[in-house]
Amino acid sequence: MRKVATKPSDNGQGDGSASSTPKRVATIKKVAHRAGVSIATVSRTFADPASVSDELRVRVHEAARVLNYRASRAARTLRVGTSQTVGVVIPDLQNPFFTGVVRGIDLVLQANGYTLLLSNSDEDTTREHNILETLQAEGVAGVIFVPINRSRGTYSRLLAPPIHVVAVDRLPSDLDADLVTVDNVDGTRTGVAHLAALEHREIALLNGPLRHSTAIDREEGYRQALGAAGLPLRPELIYRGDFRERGGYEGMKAMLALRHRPTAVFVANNLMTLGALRALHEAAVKIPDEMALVGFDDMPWATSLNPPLTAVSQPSQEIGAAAADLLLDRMAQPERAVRHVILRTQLVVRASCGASRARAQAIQK
Amino acid sequence: MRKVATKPSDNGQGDGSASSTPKRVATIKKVAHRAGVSIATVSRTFADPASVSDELRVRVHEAARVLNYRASRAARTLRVGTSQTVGVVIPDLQNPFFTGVVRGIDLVLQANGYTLLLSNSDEDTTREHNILETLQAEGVAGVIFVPINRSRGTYSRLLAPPIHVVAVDRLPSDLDADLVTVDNVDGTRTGVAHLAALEHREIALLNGPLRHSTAIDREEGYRQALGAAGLPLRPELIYRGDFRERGGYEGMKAMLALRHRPTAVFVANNLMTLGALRALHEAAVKIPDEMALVGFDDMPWATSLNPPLTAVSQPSQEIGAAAADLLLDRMAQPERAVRHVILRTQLVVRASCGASRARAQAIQK
DNA sequence: CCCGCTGTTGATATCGTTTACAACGATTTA
DNA sequence: TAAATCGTTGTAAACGATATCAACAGCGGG
Repeated sequence: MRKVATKPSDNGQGDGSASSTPKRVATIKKVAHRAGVSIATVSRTFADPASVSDELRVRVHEAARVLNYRASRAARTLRVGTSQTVGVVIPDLQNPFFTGVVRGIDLVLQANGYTLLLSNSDEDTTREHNILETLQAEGVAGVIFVPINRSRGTYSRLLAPPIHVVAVDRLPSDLDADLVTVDNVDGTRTGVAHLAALEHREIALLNGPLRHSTAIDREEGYRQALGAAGLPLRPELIYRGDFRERGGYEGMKAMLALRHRPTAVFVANNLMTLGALRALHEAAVKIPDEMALVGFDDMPWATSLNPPLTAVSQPSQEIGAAAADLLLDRMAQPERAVRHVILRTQLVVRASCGASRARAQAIQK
Repeated sequence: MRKVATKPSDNGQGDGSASSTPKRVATIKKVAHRAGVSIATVSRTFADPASVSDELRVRVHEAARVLNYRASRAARTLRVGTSQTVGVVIPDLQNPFFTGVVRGIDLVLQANGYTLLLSNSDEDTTREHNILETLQAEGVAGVIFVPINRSRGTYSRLLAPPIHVVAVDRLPSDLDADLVTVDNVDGTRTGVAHLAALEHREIALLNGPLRHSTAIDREEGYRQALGAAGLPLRPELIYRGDFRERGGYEGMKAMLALRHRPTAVFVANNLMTLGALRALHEAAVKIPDEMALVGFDDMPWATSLNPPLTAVSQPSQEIGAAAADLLLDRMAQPERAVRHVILRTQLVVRASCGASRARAQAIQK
């Protein structure tokens, strides 16, 4: 199963003493000594360059360069009490939506000199709890997280000041924190309305568990769209599974097993869409002719599908960037009122909804 | 901590200003005071419980519990010189292969009490350089990274002792470090041989840039498979783009534009496969009848494609786990010889290669 | 009675920074 | 001319943990 190749230890590179030398990292004291100044001057050279004379500044820079000096973050953190790191906790590292969010966070925070401490809670309450404890011990300046919302009371205890918090995607159950979401009601309404406009009268919803605010909102959007189109709400057309691939697969199978099959399905999440597609292919159901499909979340692979997927696109990267901005704001002004940023979704029409087919028919008439 | 806007020197006496809430994080000193012992005893209680008497141990634990005490990682790091964090650098946070690797790393390292500092180098040399500098300053115990291999000399300077290093997926250009890869030659050879066995005589390769060792190895595997099947190597059937979606799209378009089109294509990377698929759908080319397809990297969406994708699967999570194991080993035994762990790939046959069609024909005969 | 153990505890130096404060010469102000 | 200001520098005290060392009691053996 696993091949292990052991290369002969080739110490030939360079002098043998190089490897045995305990080569300690350069400290501020060594730089000060080499530049012939006090350590305070070295510190000031980097923290407030204007306050030190030109001559000493160049001497310090030169010494720092030669010694390959980097200030110890640990010492700085200990001294000033707050570190330059931000904890990020997402429930699924493999979900492109969340990684898109992380990317947006990373871009903004890295530009502001912060380092990311990323963790994967895996939708597991215990893991989430442990992670938040670790982040607290690590002395992070702030936390951006997608809450799981299962156990009450932990958020308010672990995410207390001086740690600043921003929630993403879901409303945290226990905490009055800044929040970035997308308008889930509107996004779903638009997607379902699109299907209704294409003459579908039996539109199903494959949804996630209602413990997530996103699931609640998306179901609300579904209801509103149905109502606006004058369509009846058939309870058997609503499926609630988990937000994973399996949920979509099971849900679609349930719909296909119905005596009175829907002609269109709205899937409330990207992983579920994958499962729904698999179920459709297994049953050899033609998309969109026998079943039209619209999914929540646009993904890199959406255009490579056959047919390409019509999707309600969430700007994941911008969501992350907004969350990071919110956090930076709050760290600058801790007393500021709590804010909720709600970004808009966008319906990206491709082929899986049958829009092109419908248009073709309309032209024929 | 006086992180609040009280700028005037409040000299940190602590309990002096009784007005506001006790939002200070509990320190070892407070625990010691509350338990009526010295700070040394508190430290020992957690570091070496056996060395402290039963009575004091319970007193300390009780005090720690009440005060919600968590030892400051920064202080510990400063004192002992090495932190409990490991830096992880990957070139693309949105690529499921790399996130799978991270997941494997996370599982192992978190179980061993380490925290992950994850960064995204974005295949950008400058970013990679900055990230490694940050990790150095952060005092990480080790680094697990996917090297970009562009600028010479930075790895050996930034990843010097006492930082331990493990490379993943690609051979670092400048550094003699532990490494975990997959057998890329063998994986590609198997995939291409599969196509050859299905009677394809014109098999193209959509590859990445040869600066990556993975691209070199995969091209070698392609050559070997062709040679073993007695097929000529037509240079125009080898395309070398980037390892991204665009590369696959351009490459497939180039193949489709050929006067003498190949009947099968091996795509050397998951993102490129996405692009190749998009090109095929746009040109309305039937898979596998007009073009058979096998891709490197199996992905969550592979089974949801139409037709499902035949792929050479890399055990991404195990790769990450192996890398983490290697790092833990090395931190325990720094003088150990450098090791390369090479994991096996697995060919997952689905429909895009035309295997089922070929089998059906064979039965007809 | 002294010596050397063992088991438990406290006092304290230390890690590398930041920062309040003092020191100092040079200049400006009263 | 004395005093106040300014710009620049050094001194030293934190920050919170760990680890070394000494102190001390209790105890058995010589």
